[in-house]
Amino acid sequence: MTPKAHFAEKLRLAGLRPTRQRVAIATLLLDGRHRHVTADSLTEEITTAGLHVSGGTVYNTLNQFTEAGLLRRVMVHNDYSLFDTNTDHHHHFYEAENDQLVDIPHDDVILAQLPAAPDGHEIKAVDVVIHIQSKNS
Amino acid sequence: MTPKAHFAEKLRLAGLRPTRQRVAIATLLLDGRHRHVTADSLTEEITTAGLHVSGGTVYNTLNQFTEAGLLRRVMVHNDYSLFDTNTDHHHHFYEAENDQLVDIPHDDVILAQLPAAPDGHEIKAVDVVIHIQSKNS
DNA sequence: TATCTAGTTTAAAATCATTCTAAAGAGCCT
DNA sequence: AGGCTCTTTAGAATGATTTTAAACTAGATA
Repeated sequence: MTPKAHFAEKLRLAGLRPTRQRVAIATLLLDGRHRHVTADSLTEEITTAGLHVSGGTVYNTLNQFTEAGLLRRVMVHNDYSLFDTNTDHHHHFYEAENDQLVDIPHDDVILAQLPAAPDGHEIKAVDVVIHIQSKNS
Repeated sequence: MTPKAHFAEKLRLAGLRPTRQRVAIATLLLDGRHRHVTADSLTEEITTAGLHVSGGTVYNTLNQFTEAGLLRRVMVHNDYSLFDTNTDHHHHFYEAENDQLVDIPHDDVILAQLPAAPDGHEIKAVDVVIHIQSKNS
């Protein structure tokens, strides 16, 4: 199976019509590498690859991929959105000084006790963000 | 001590000149009640109290109070900023459907193990956000 | 393969929270 | 009171993201 067909299939399974743009973005983002992208950094990457996808579509695609569970949105600030290509359950270090986000392996954080969800609700996800700063500051 | 003098003193201790606007906002927010506000909801509150503080000042004050440790910024989405009047260490439930944020008492979450901070860094804070959703959805 | 239609993409305009600006105002020290 | 600095103000500017309406395309059908 060609890579293109592979990603097209992946998109179809996610309920997304495999358009040229979505396949291009999937090829760049869903290759198994774990990283964090913004709409902006992704656009740059697309350009570097010699392609072009309009800004609106980059945003739409990022949102659709997230909705479909192919990406994970990470909340560390509200200047702009960060998307994590690692959808496995894991947590993050966040260094505000450099706006730097680093993955923490899942097993490095142990939540020994969680509260029960409020009545009529259930827990969907637990996000842990550990804010760090350089020692000499 | 009048309430006004009380908050003026509190601001002075925080290194903030107790202006009419800052005292007004402190009176509304720093009365010990625990709640979450946005620049918008705070402006509404100020208006309801029969006062007026310009938009820019509301934002500046919220940032200054946060900087001074009188408020805590909570990151749950990037549509707008949320400020928590509870600066004690505690975590949150977040229900995306209704953009609803609920405090979790500190002791209800037990982190049995945390990773070491990367070299040259130290842990400043640990934020846990438990995403919840209604069961019948 | 030609055709159709719903779903997509596009560039540009619109939105909206937040920040910036330059001028007017207010603490506070002497 | 005088004066210096910090604040506030209204409005303009910024910038990420969403919306728009028109042009396009994937995929189903004939």
